[in-house]
Amino acid sequence: MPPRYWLMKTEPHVYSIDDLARDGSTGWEGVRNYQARNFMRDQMQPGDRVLFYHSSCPAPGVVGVAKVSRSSHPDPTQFDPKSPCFDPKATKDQPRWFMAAITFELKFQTPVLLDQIKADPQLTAMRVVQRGQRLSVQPVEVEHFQRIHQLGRPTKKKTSSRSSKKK
DNA sequence: GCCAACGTTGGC
DNA sequence: GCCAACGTTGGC
Repeated sequence: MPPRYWLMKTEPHVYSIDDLARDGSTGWEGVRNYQARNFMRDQMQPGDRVLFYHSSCPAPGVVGVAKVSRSSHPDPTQFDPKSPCFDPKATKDQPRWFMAAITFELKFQTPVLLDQIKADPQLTAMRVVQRGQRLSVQPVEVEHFQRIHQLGRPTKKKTSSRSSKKK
């Protein structure tokens, strides 16, 4: 099965791309929306690529790329009465919520901001810029993934050792 | 902090 | 199964 592409939202004050870079990998726990859960549970596979998106912050946008490193398994926070994500209707036999895990791949040199995505003719069809949509885990078309990647990591100018790099 | 757009809940 | 009330998301 070819890799799929996703966008996953997070509030950077809760968990940012720098947190992921530090941790290496993390479980994507706490998703409590059925549509988002279904995407993770039914379609996400190890090796899929993820656009890591910062929301509810001064400059919302895609800040890096991650890779799915573990396919879906029950989210343990649903069983924990002390967790804000506790779900009294979930049981170990019949878990209701599932999570995948992701691994850090890269942080963009320049974040691809929401405004930039909205303004880019190649990206106007992306789900994340459709009005009213708020899914925290959503599929992304490969062309859109590649375009975002291109915008976030502009090809470095070849600089020879004789160039004007200053200390 | 506001509020539009959704999603969920629960009475009927 | 309808739908009003309520809760959440997330840009602004």
